[in-house]
Amino acid sequence: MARKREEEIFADYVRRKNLKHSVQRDTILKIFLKSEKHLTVDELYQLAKKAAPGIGYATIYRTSKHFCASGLCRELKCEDGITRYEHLYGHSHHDHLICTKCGKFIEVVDSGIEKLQEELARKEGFMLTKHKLELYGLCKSCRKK
Amino acid sequence: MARKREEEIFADYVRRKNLKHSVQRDTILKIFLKSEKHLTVDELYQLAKKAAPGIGYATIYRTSKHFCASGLCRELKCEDGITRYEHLYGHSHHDHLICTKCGKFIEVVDSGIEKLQEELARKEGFMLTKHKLELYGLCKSCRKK
DNA sequence: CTGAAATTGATAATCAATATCATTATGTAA
DNA sequence: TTACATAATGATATTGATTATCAATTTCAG
Repeated sequence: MARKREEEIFADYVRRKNLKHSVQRDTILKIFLKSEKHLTVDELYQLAKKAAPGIGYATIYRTSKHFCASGLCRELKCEDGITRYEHLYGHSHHDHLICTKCGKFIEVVDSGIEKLQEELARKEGFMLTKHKLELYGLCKSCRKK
Repeated sequence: MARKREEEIFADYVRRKNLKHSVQRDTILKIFLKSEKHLTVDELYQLAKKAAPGIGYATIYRTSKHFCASGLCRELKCEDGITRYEHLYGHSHHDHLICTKCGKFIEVVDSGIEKLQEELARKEGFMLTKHKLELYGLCKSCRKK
């Protein structure tokens, strides 16, 4: 299954970089893989602390950076200024619908939008490397309340 | 001309909020209006210091907040984590093409993209309040170098 | 088993942004 | 014009997120 594959990706990265294996990293990786949410550093920390009480905040930061470097995840900096990590493996490019009330993230794709973006860039002579599209609003359940 | 209009908008705001007039604010406003760039707080500060040597960093922050509250400008939080302020008066909604090399900001609009965003949101039951689209890449002159 | 090197956790440092506070500037009412 | 209530300023402290430092611990190849 996918989780296995992701563990391999990270193991490869550790090997490639001549890093060493560690219990804490395993713990954090398991937690990260189990959650399909866009976790904040603090959420990761709170979860990790349950599994490994002595774990330090700095380890979460360091490990998240490694996850990103290995291609497993990506930092997401949103309007609220809080960094979140989102899964990359098995997730093709997508944008986000973000509920400003409950904080829910929905991943969306629209090939039409992608195409128009490319055109826009071409018109200005830009060579696009990446883009960021965030749609803020109220989600289905929050707008009813 | 437009600058005059913007000064009026801010004066109205000051009156409405029962604030007081101040020399420093005038200075910062003039600098902000003169520049069509997306200034960072630090850039604003450096420019203001030339015109009013004793000016404090905190005053720049406070004043920028007032500009935003008055509707003159808007905070822009980008990937690099640095906040920039952009003009709002006379600038209808737009997105940004951002050069990752020289830092240039180009304002763009595409009604097609806007429409597709609305559709996307509707499909998910979202009520959109705002969105953010940033296209990162190399601008025409930077890609030649 | 041993030692070189990576990892950890605690803590200090950094950086942007905000809050505090004594002093100064502003504007209105007398 | 003066007096006074209050807003604004500048210096500085504080916060909150993130990164750097460092001694102690863990990992792993030989």
